[in-house]
Amino acid sequence: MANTLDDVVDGALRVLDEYGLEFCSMRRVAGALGVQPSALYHHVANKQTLLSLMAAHIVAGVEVTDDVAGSLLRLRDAMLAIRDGAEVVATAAAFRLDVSAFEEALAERVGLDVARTLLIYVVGHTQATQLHRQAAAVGAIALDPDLDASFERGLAIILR
Amino acid sequence: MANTLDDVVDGALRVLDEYGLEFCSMRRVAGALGVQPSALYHHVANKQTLLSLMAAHIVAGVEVTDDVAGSLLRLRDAMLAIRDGAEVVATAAAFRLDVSAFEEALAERVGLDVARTLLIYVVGHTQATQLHRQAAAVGAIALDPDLDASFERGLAIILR
DNA sequence: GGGGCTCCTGAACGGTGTTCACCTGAACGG
DNA sequence: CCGTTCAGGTGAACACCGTTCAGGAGCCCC
Repeated sequence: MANTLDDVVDGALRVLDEYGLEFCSMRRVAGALGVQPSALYHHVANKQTLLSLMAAHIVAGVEVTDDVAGSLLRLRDAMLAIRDGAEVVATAAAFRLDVSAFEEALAERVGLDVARTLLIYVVGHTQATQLHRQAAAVGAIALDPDLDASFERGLAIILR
Repeated sequence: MANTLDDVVDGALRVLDEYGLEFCSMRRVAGALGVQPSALYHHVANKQTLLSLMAAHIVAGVEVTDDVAGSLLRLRDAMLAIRDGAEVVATAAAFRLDVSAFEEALAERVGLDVARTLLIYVVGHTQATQLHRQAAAVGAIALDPDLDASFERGLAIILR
């Protein structure tokens, strides 16, 4: 019955995926766990911390292999797999901290400067992609079918 | 006496620079203009629109010349010149719209794919830089003196 | 002098993150 | 078996937030 920190993060990710970042409030997360909002503060110091943990959970499990481009495609997929995932990862000040393991592994293969440039690009492009797709889904704009290819061309430019 | 749209955007930018994005509320902007919060909605449909206008104002005036790297350094400086400027530019969905003039001018010189890659990188790196500097200013972390050089190395990697 | 327009007021609505004193129930050592 | 400890949760409150809405001034123009 008692919730653990993992339960809270999982619940928050479910709320995120269902309602989007804008409506991912502490109250809603608490509601999804059948608990009062104040109970969350037993597991987490504040909302920002929760968001960082969510970001870490999103990028966790993506492993860096010698296929650098492939690894970055998987990172992109992991962020696209959950609603507003890229924004959460980008926003979390943790961007620096959570992805640091990823950055390190990447740096071993391509050097630190290229690794950093790649990560900034991947997160930025994926965030723009997710935003664009959401706007298209609402009918605000026409869906650009070139997004995936565009991503890979940018990757190729940096890896050149 | 009567405020214009420009007054509102200017006031909002002053509040942003003084208090940061987190505390740049409609109520505070209204207060800075000596006006009720509801008065703002005469000039602007909602807060998101105001943020887009602020982003546009931040990047306006940065012109693209044949010195591509220099142009991007100026873009970076323009965002760094105001507190949380990079985040405002990055967040504004307008990123696509406001910077489109910049992107076009850039694309004429380096091609569309490189231009897009560059813009994502410049905004992303600058955002990380601004976040890092703010954390360092508060004493949360040690200031990395390599940020400016790191930016230029990343630029060189893409422009290679 | 009346109509229309711009700008603004003041109050309200339904949210938000966060804090606080207090309660519950299970685990554990004496 | 009792007392303590402690993680987890309650419920109310605080100080905000973005946004809406009916209405009221002041001005220009016909």
